[in-house]
Amino acid sequence: MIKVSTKGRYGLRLMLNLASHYNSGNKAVILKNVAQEEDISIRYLEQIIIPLKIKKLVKSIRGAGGGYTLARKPAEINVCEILEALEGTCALVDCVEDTDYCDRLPGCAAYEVWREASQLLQNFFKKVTLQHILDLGEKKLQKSKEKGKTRR
Amino acid sequence: MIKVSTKGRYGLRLMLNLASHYNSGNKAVILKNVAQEEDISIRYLEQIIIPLKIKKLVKSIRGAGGGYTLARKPAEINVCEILEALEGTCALVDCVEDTDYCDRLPGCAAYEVWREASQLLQNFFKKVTLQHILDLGEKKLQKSKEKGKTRR
DNA sequence: ATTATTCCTATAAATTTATGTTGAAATCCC
DNA sequence: GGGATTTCAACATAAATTTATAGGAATAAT
Repeated sequence: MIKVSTKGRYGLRLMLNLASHYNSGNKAVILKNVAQEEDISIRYLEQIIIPLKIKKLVKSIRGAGGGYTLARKPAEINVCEILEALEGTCALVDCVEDTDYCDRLPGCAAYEVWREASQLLQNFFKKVTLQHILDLGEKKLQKSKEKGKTRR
Repeated sequence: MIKVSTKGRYGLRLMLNLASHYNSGNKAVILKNVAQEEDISIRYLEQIIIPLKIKKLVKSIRGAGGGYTLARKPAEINVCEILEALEGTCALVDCVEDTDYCDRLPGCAAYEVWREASQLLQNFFKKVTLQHILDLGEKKLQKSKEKGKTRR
């Protein structure tokens, strides 16, 4: 419960992969390579990228030599946008975004908990951009090199 | 994505229902009534309550005149425990709790994001007890009475 | 005995996850 | 220019998981 769906997880990794190429020339990245690098089925990636394209987070170039690129700089795309594109909202329950979703809402005590938690998460995800995550990954890689092969 | 499952949502409401009766004598509550009050299938509630019983969050009394009660005071049961009982963990991705879940972890930048977000959520849910939510609900009810029927 | 309740197991329905098949657009190469 | 190749695009189907319903057995009270 309260698990990020595969679409969310794969979608973020897809975006991170595009982001890592963005800084080195922004040449179009083909899904075949992303699929190999991230070990995700290319067919599934093709489906996942559709909403990202619709929400204008990525641009596509068809045909040979084509592929996908980020539509904006990695520093200008945050995780919340990505999750929203992939699911419509990044709230923990539907009634937080759509107050007509359930008519028990006025007397629902549980709602308050989900709303606060959703707010907390959303604020966090809005602050984190793809660039932030790239930097984090860089640092992580450095650290693991220092420590050598042993990993706690 | 990142939606609370029905088990989590129904499970919390079930526990809140038991909690609201706990303070008025802690008489056993029968699932049939919970089902009616919360408008959830009794058959489904029967399944949902099993892990809550296993984790010793509720006690059951079989036979006529039986039912369920909270095993502890509402102030001593927090939301995190409930969610963990219902799913095993209250992390956003499996790799946060089980580092062997995925062998990409060492180089995975996305992991850091999910880990931080999970921590944030977990801390929040640990702080919120059933009693807190009951109090919140009480306050909400008062407010809605003051305002009359109109609801923003 | 009868009734009310939890408990256990099976199965059906819906949704999410993943694969397969074919078509369309752009480039490459002859 | 035109066929071959590469890539995205669209649609269909299969597999797995979650959500929900169903039937009856076990237990205890009346």
